[in-house]
Amino acid sequence: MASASLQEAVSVLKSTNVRMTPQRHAILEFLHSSMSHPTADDIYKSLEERFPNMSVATVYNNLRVFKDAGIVKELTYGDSSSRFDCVTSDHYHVICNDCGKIVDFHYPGLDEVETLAEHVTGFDIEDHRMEIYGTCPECTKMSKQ
Amino acid sequence: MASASLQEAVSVLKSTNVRMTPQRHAILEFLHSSMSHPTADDIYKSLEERFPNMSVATVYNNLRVFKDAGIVKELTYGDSSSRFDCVTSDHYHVICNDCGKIVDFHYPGLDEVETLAEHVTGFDIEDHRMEIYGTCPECTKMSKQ
DNA sequence: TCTTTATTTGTAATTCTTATAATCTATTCT
DNA sequence: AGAATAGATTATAAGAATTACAAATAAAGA
Ligand SMILES: [Mn+2]
Ligand SMILES: [Mn+2]
Ligand SMILES: [Zn+2]
Ligand SMILES: [Zn+2]
Repeated sequence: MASASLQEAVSVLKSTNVRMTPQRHAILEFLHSSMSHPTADDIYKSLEERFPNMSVATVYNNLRVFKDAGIVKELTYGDSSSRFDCVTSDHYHVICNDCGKIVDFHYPGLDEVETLAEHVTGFDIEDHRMEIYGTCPECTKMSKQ
Repeated sequence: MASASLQEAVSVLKSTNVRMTPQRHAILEFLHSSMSHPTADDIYKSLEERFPNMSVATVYNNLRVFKDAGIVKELTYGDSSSRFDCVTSDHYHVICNDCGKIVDFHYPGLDEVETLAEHVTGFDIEDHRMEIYGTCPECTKMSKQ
């Protein structure tokens, strides 16, 4: 459940000297309740009713704190703003070219790719990233109408 | 050779109604002579002696023209500025976490990943991107000293 | 050469993100 | 509990990358 891993995230933070504030907890909560890999601005907007005075800097600050603590991953896609994922176990993402939707995709790691890259380039390979792009079922349905 | 594909690129542009200007040719030339996947600013700086009055907007404008014509690919890595690749045939990139160097890496397409993603998510998959990260031989040598 | 229209240039605007300093508050110490 | 400490929040300015815009320029064809 999301609430279980939220509790885990809170205790990870408490184990370092990170204080628990209402804003911080709300950001964590939103991340764990959302499956949509939100942007900093998504988070900011979703909390502006509960925290009318919250600064967008607070969102960014906390996302960095979470990243440093290893409880959140940042997904960077270049052209637009970063997205944040509270699922830190290894997985890939399938992204819709039309609406931008991001869906988790589990696949065994591409070890042989890393091994070959190491042999061919002489690099000491540490990891890789992969995203798969296409059109989601909803957008396909739309375009057929 | 680079000059052969440069000629190709020029004729692709001429086949649409894209005019050949000195600035445009110089940007193309630099892209084809460089193996380093330069940023817009790299290109701009490399040409400021030959074209002291060139605007950085011209570099961006032309990179977009090249992209639209299919003779240049944009590589987006999120945190920093885009890089541009005049090798448009399919290949992957190995990137050094220390110095940022980008090296081409040829590998057969990951068709089975795309197929599985299609089955699992219901997306109509079009393509994917992958980058492999590690430490380049030079940086490894440095750190051992 | 003349005309048309794409292109360049200089600058302002935009977007995303970070830096800064003052204020506030969670936690600790007495 | 009350005060001290140090971390957190806020508001705002600054930064970097990129794009928009309009005026000036120049490529290509007639
Ligand atoms: Mn995910
Ligand atoms: Mn390349
Ligand atoms: Zn979609
Ligand atoms: Zn390196």
